[in-house]
Amino acid sequence: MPSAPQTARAAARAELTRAILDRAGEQLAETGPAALSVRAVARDLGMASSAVYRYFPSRDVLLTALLVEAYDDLGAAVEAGDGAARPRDLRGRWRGIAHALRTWAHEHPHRYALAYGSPVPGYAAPGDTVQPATRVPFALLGLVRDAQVTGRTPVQGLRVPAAEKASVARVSAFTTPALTPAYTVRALMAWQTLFGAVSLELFGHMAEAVLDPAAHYAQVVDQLAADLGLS
Amino acid sequence: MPSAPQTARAAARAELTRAILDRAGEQLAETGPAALSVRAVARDLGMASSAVYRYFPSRDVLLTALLVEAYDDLGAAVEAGDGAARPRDLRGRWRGIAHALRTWAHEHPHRYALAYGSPVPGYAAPGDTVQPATRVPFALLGLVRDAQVTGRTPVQGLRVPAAEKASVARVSAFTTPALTPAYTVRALMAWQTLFGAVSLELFGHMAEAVLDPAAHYAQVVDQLAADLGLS
DNA sequence: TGTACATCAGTGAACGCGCGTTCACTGATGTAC
DNA sequence: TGTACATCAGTGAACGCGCGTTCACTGATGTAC
Repeated sequence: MPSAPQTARAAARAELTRAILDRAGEQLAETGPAALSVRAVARDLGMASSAVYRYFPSRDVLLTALLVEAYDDLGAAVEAGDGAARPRDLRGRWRGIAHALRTWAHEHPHRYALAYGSPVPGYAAPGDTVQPATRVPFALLGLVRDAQVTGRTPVQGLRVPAAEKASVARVSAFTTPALTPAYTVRALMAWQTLFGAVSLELFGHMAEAVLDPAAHYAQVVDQLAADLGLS
Repeated sequence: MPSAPQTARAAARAELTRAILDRAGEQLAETGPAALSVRAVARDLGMASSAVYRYFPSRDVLLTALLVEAYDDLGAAVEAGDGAARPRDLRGRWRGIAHALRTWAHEHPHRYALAYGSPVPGYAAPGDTVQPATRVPFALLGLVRDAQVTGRTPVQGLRVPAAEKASVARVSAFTTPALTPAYTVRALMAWQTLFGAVSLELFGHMAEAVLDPAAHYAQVVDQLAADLGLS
């Protein structure tokens, strides 16, 4: 707790702000972001709907707060998964990251859908959401950089044409030292595969096909580790 | 045209059914599936909202029709992409499938979001949607089977433990002859990577990072072809 | 070919509901002297 | 320590809006004889 609220009023404000966010988060699970309702949140908290406007000036601001919180929460979980293995145990860190992502998504399916599902119509995420959204990709890039630094290489990396090198240059340059194009492409692919696997499972496209999604995900994660040259 | 409508009434009915579906599809693009409104569709077509109920008995049935149409439309596009290359040109067929998916998604972002984005809250897709939804995975599995039959193998395939073999057995057995576990896992991964790549791009998570999404996607597709042993 | 009847398409009013946001207000909490 | 004033939280009514669905109805289209 970096700064305790000085006054009773400030404490009450902090508490009610939390309660509104929590209740809105539950609403999300029941109705989806498009139907998130200020009035319903107020009703559930036993207050006048107009009172919520003392805390969030509009429905969109409330949605933004939920979105930022979701990105930060997932980012923290993934970073914790990364940090749970010894720094040199690259495959352990990769598994920690990948499984933290799936676990978090299953624990908070509505928050996951808010962040990574269809965009909410009529809502444009403001700049505040960009930074928290980068935590997951950054964890991944940090790991791949460590792999590269310790002399590993991606498996069976295709030649990367100049156009694609330029296209992903910004990603390559995010780490120090910069990633090779081949590693950048493999890292982006791994990122896409993880989110594809989690989204397809969570949104119900794998139920008919894969009987044990956890076992399957674990296999995918390990194969990706191999493709990234981590194992 | 397998069966021309016999009567003027039947012709009019077919025409208006189409008009409702088309207008509802445009609505989807403007407001998202959660806010799809029977009244708005009727208004745009210049008819009483109650008249729509002569064609679709409820909003959910209308949504289902849109969903089935989306799956079928995408399925047809992907099958066409598959068929555009010579049957033995496995990499060409793979590229055809993969790029048809991305192209279709970009041409119909709202239909893609309806099918592969967040589930619509309060709406459960009925059984009618299952069959059309299988067309894309089936095209992919058919291609991988052809690869296996002609003696190819996936690159750097990890050993597949018994639990995972059982988990994906239903997928493996979809083709004749059945796919090896290693090929089944690689096929599922390729499927997840494609949908992850398309979703992340379409839902705005790559804009900050990748400058030329088409070039990047092409590289991912080719790397997946290599991983599948197609090139 | 003509008539009687059945079917269907489309209307417009109504039911009952929920929404985001504003506004003037009351009463409690905090602050400066 | 006490008082005067400013700030803030919360209320309840209101505005203006849109929604899905039902129902009794009119008039056109189709069908059986």
